[in-house]
Amino acid sequence: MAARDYGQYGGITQALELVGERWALLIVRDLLVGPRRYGELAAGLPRIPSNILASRLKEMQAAGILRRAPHSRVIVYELTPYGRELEPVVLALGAWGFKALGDPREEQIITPDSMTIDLRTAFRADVAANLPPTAYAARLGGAELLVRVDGSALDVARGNGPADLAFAAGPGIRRLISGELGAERAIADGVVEVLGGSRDLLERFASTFHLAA
Amino acid sequence: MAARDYGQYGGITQALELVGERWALLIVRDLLVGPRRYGELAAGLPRIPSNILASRLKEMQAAGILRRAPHSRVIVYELTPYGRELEPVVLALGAWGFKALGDPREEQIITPDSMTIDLRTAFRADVAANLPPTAYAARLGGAELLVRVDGSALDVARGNGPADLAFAAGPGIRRLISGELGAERAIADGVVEVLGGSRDLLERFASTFHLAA
DNA sequence: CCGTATCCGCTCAGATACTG
DNA sequence: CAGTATCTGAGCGGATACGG
Repeated sequence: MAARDYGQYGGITQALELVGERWALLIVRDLLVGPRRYGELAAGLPRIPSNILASRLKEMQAAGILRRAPHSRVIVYELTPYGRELEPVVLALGAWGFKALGDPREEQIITPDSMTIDLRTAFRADVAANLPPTAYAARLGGAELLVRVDGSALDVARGNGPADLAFAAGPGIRRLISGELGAERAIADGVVEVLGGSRDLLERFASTFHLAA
Repeated sequence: MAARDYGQYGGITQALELVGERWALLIVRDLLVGPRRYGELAAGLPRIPSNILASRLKEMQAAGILRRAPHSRVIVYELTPYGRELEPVVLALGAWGFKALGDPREEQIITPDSMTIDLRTAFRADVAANLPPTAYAARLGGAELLVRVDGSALDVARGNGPADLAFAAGPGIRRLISGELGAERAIADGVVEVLGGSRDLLERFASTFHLAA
């Protein structure tokens, strides 16, 4: 550790020594969505070697960022309060990275947890506050998400359920969120496919989730 | 690049592919303070190997985060507008890491640039807005900084100058900023040494720069 | 099956020396 | 001063194997 030390005393250096290693913040990202089992983490980080996942979990546990907790007969990993304080970091990073996103490369997948955090990143609480409660059932890449907006509160859950608008989209959803494409145009171009509910609500979705470049 | 790819499509993954490598965010941190020459960057990152510094600069230049710019006969590196948008990320990371700071290890140094960013992190614009303009000359570790607060604006410059309060402190300044130690107590314990001006102003400094655990 | 440990090959980081 | 070149070793990536 001393050999791989940044040799400086300061907030950012300290933070990077705790979560600056490869994969660490991605594990935190997924745990921000909720407690996860080892295998769930591995599934959400498809290219992570199992030994690295095991090491990171141990390191971050030792750093007080996460803990192992028994949850009805199985072990899950969950963030400690201090670990949860990384949320602003992860969201800021996501907002910044989102602007640099191009089209996905062939082998890049979309996981439910990463999409959930991206939606949280793009969520405009101030805009949503003035809108009626709305539920969206979104199929995005490989992820099925039930997105409920109620005032300035956002809840994203995996799976399906009753919704005011159901739609499916590929990674082109990015263009809707960035404002590059309007809702009408997104439907017309086939970027978004409305599966049920009132298609007008896609406009509302786009104004609720927005991250301009 | 494809082999070392995270294999996911999302904002955070993208961000980490651009600035997730070792040392990258520390370079950004220093450039957030101002344009810097190669040698200045190397001096502010004492343990960075020169080849790594050179690689990171090239990578981040290719990613549109920074650029080389001629500045009166010498080349400096400066952030692009997109690179400057990393400021919220760096500040959030600094705020989080600051809370985990313990006492410095023997070989950990304090650089002017890292201290400048840490002060920006701890700056309470809302508190400062209600205070009269104040200039502090602070000697912190190896860094001499002139800190000027005027309303909700903060300016930190290297070097010395006229100030309402001049003081010197070691890394124990952390205890003052975290509220672990009051201003009076910090002076009494020798954590802070007042070199000039009205010692009452240290109280004001502590309320202006505050990051609670 | 879930959670690890253990192999090996390889890339990248770390240290030092060197050049325009 | 501003990098480049080279070597070594640590950590990552990938596969496989092991224990509950």
